[in-house]
This record gives sequence, C-alpha cells and structure tokens, in this order.
Amino acid sequence: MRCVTNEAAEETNGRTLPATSWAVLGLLSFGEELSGYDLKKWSDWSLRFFYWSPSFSQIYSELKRLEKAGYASSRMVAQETGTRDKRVYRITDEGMTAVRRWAREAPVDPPVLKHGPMLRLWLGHLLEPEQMREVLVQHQEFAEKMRRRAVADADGAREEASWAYPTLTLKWAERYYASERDLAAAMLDDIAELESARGAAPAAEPAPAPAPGKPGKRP
Amino acid sequence: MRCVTNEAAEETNGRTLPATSWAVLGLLSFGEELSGYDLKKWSDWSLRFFYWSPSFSQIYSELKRLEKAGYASSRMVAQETGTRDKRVYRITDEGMTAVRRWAREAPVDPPVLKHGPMLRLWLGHLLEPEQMREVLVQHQEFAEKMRRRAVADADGAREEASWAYPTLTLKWAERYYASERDLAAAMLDDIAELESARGAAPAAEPAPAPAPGKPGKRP
DNA sequence: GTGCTCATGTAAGGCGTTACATGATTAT
DNA sequence: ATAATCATGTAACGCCTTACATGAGCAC
Repeated sequence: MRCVTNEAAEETNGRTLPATSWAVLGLLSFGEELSGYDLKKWSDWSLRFFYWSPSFSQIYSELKRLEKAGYASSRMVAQETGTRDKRVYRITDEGMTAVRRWAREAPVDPPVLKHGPMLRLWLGHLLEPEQMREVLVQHQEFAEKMRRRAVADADGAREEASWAYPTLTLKWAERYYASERDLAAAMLDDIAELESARGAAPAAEPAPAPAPGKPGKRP
Repeated sequence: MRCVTNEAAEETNGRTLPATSWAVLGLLSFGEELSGYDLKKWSDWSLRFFYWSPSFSQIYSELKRLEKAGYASSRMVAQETGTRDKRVYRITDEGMTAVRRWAREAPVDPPVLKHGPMLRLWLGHLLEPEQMREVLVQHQEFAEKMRRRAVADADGAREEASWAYPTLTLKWAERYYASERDLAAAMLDDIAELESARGAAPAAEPAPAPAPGKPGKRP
C-alpha cells in the first residue's frame, strides 16, 4: 500500500500542473475576464492550429483546479440582457507569476504528434495504391483548409502589441500547413514513382508479403 | 443509472479498437512473431517519427486485448541461450483481415498535435525575446536531430518490397523535420524583425500588457 | 409550444502513464 | 558480489472524452 499522496506535489506546486492547465491559464493571461464557455470557444478558435483543444468539461474542471491553486478567481455576473447568470474567471497576480514562470523556465519538450494518416501509409503493404492516394488526398485537403483558415485569421488579427505573438504563431501555422500539404503531394509523387518502378504489373493484390526477416535492430 | 455496457461495442467489434491497438496490430502485420518487449523497442524505433509510442505496460495490455479479440495468438518460447522464457505474439488471419480493413476503410482523421513550444511562443507577451529564441533554438535542434535519424534509418533500410512503405514514411519524416527546423528558423527571423521594429527600446520588461479588448470573435 | 442556443456542470469510463514488484541472466 | 539489462507484468492514478442532466432565454 504505497499510495503516494500528492501533498508533496501540491507543496512544490507551480511546475506540476498538466500542460492543459497551463494552456487555460495562458488564455486567461491576456487579461480578460472569461467564462468557461468563452474559454472553450476561444481556445477552439485560437489554439487549434498547434494545440489540441480540450473539451468543455475539462475546461470547467481545469478552471476549478486553477481557482483552488489560487491562480484564478471567479465571480458570478448577472446578464443585462436577461440571459442566465454566468461565472467568469480572471487570472490572479500569483497566476500571472506562475504562468510567466512556466513559459520562461519549463523544459522545451518535443511536440506530441499522432499522425494517423502516416501510420496508415506506413502500413502500405495492406493497402492498394488507390487507397493510399485517397488517404493522402484527404489529408492534403485538410491541410490546405487549415492553411487558409490561418491566413484568414491573421488577416483579421488585432494590431495591439500584446497580440503580436499570437499573430506570429498564425504565420507559423500558415507555413506549417502549407508544408503538410506539400509533403502529402511529394509522397503522392513517391508512390507514383514506386508504382511505375514495379513495372506494368497492376498488382491488384500484391501477394502476401514474404515474411521479412527480423526488424533491422541497431543499437 | 444509465451504464452503457460495451457489449454492443464488442459485438460490432473491429472498427472500435483505439488507435494504439491498431498501431500494435499493424506492427504485427509484418508477419513476425514478437514479444511485448520487442514490440515496444521496435515501435520506439520505427513509429517515433510520426506516432507517439505507447509505454511498455500499455503494449502488454493491448496485446491481451488483441488476443481476446482473436486478432493475435501467443505462445511461450523457451530460450536456447538460457535467458528467461518469453511470450511471443503472432497475428491471426482475422487480425490480418481486421487491420487491413481498418487501414483501408477507416475515416481519415486529422493528426493530433500538441506543440508545446508553439504554445509558449503564442504566450510571447510573457517572455523576453531572449527566452523566445531559446525555446526556438532548442526546438530547432530537436527537429534537426530527428531529421538526421530519419536519414540514417532510411540508409539502413531493407530492400524487400514489403518494406518499401516504411521507407517511404522515413523519407516523409526527413522532410517533415527539415520543415519543422526551417519553420523555427523563419520564426526566429520574424521575432528579430519584430524586435527591430519595436525600435531602439530594449524593452527588458515591456510593461504589463494594456488589457486588450475582447478576443476578436467571428462566427 | 417546440426546438435551438447559451451555459454549467456531473458521471462513468476509456486511454495512457509512472512507479513498483519480481526474477532471471549477463557483465564487471 | 553487484550492477545492469532483459522480460513481464500489476497497481494506482491522472488525463480526457462522451454521454447525460438541467435550466434559462430566444426564434418560429
């Protein structure tokens, strides 16, 4: 029964929040008073290019966590126009200090990527050329759609100084998705080349792969 | 008490496995008989460029799941050279059918990206230029390291036909990480430009951001 | 009055990780 | 001897999602 209490973690605090918590606190660090609903919509809107957006329910629980940690405070506001009361959150000075510290001092971790389309192409021996092309074309369309959204968002971006960095990341996103699109195109070419190299044989069912040897391990 | 049993899910089977299960089954689809340990090492080695590699314990539990689903079978093998017995897994015909079907027919989902470095740069108003550069430089080094690994792996790749697609994804990875590296360099330039545009003011602490208005919502 | 969106949650559970336990073999 | 590596797990827990519950205004 070794049940590690997380009091130790709570004492050291700060550094130990999950990434998603920092993302939410980061959203609040622009200084506005926002509701969970607002936060979700804004994060869908602004982080989607480079950071998987958490669900509503997670946003709400992260906000509770942040409030308990003293990094945010909340109050109920009655709506002028009759609509129901809402709870809005504002970052505290401690929250500001903590998130600034995190952004400045946390180790630079590699991005987390789960590239489903690429996983399927890696399993190309299970597919026919036409199906590979289909996966790539759809991914290409997705990438181009994202790129265009990044461009559109950047066009409507604010001019204020504190919005310069979100704008910079939109520029990054535009290039990132352009690259993703071009990489798909390049792979389509590679596949075409591979197919033509295979000769005239249409290879509708290219015969069960002759069990390859051990995966080429290297130390 | 609405407790949805997952019998329904188990009946329809097939399509419903989590992505990580398909990844493990995909590793087995190359036809080799592999232990959990082998699988973990091989997945670290081969999928790392485009798909987050699961932990040992998850590999073991996925293998149990696959065996229960009838997609893999296992047996114990005694080692000639004295080392301890191990359990090795082999894909079944049903497993082969299922994974082929998944690879061919599953919807093409967008890749999942959690780009920590970009999240921090998005919060540029919390950082000083030097710290932004530091984050970008480290990310750039990571990307270049990955690119070189992809090149090295491709050089040592097998020639057999069924390995053509893994080799193709290595080529993709090489370009992907080259792009990631170049995107970081471009952003370093953008930041330098932004800084020089800010004028001679060193802006060591650029004054608390003058609360920007509401996040520019658009429908 | 019916159905939609706004708004805020709770409940249940799946996914996935870290830490730990264990024991055998191999290297020093 | 001892430390490291191989190998296979279990326990506990944290993250995160889906589905559900609820209720108030608003459009038709």
